[in-house]
Amino acid sequence: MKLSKSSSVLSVVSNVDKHSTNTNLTTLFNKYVDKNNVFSWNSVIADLARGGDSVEALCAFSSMRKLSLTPTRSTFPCAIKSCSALHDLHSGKQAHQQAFIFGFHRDVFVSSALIDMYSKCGELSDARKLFDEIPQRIRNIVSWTSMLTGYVQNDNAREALLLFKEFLLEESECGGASENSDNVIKMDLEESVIVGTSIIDMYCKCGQVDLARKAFNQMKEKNVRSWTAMIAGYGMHCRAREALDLFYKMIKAGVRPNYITFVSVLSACSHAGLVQEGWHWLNTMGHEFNIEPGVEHYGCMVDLLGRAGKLKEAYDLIEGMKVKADFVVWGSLLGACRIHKNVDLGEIAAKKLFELEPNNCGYHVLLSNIYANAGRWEDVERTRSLMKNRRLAKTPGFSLVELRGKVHAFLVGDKEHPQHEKIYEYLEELNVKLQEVGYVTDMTSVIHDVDQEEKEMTLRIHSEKLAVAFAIMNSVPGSTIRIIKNLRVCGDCHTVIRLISKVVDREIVVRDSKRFHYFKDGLCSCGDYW
DNA sequence: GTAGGGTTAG
Repeated sequence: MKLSKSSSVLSVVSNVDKHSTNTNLTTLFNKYVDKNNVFSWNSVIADLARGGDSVEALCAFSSMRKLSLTPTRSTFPCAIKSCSALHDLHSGKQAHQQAFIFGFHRDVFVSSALIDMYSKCGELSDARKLFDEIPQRIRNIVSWTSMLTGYVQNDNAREALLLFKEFLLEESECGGASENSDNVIKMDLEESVIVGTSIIDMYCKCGQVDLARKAFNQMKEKNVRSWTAMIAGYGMHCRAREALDLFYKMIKAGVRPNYITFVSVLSACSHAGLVQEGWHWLNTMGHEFNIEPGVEHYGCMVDLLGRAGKLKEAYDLIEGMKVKADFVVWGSLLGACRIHKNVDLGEIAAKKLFELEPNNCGYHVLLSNIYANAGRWEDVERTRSLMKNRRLAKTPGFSLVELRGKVHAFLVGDKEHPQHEKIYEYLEELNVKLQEVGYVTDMTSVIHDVDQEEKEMTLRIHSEKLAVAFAIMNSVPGSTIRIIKNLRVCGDCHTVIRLISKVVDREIVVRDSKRFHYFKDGLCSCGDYW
């Protein structure tokens, strides 16, 4: 029995007893023969939920209810957990209602499970309401973690950190810290692997890949996820050689790579243009490691071939795939068509993307850029009016830079920042210096058909340039500048920042939406390959 | 019986 994630399980299982052919369920029924015993049902539901058979777990829950057995408090956490796993809000609400009817909704296990369920279904305010309703004396580490994770998984890091501070405060008030006066938390081995892996990931995503490696080396116990996090970290920093070296080391150490490990390996290859290496792993992962390439692996391979300019090969790969191409696959091809200025394949990819993701404005912008680059202004206009008709707004680019513990944000063409006049003046100064070292404005990222001067103005105010100028003006000479940008850095900004690093003799690290660029002495770690 | 780490396109 396979259901799509969005379908509501509890409402479609009314005939489960007649139609269920599921072997797991049948086996479990045979194992727990007493159908009239609620504890038998609890065990069945728990076993299925723990084993990841969420649909079956909910079927069992539903069957049990139809026998008019009265659920106990332990019936609900597993049933609700299954709703979480399926992101099935409808069934989750039904389970919530029933827990309420039987008076178990105040149980801390039930409320923690409900917080998780509402969060996973994107209903954060409902989750928070439940969290706030848990009396302090019974609120435990799992309730806190469920709520924290809810914020994190819904991209609300700010709320997560605020809540974490609240947690620390409550801990110290309740004497949690006095028992651990050294603030030492005792972890078991499994917990330490989870924390270690998170630390690796955190350092990698903050641009400190060497600190990540240090943490990795210090971990006594590692598992496949720890290795994969480190491999992926090298990949996003364009250090493909180290990513692959670590991958070989991992195999040698007897750790079996999994599906995601291969995504990370192929992604590392694509950031460095290692076409041969990429083909090798795509072709051998199936028979050597028993992991058949899935849509994510093809996505990386299309990206790899596309960036390397092998657009036809990339397109042929998509056409020959056993799995259905998704938006990542077509998005990779479209991105490659922008880099290598291929209008025809770009149109094919865009057409697919408009079907798959009709509300994503990014693809319209990309296609429009491809047209602009080819001087096809009528097509540019057509694409832009299509966007307008569908009320799709271009995502505004912004950049963040941290200075003495405070984060400064810049929008495209920002005129809000208190120092914006000085910043623009300084950018003018820099521009003169850049032209002295041979810089010519790159126009390919401008989608409007306007005169030369206006084009240059449009480019000059991209948020990353503002952030870089601001950071240079306000930081100690020689210190490293770190920028975070929400979109990909454009070709012109990449060139400008590269040259700025030479002119002002600064290291500049830019993390764009997916990866890192290290600018130093007029060069970038990506070797201008991205 | 509840929670917690790694991946791909723009």
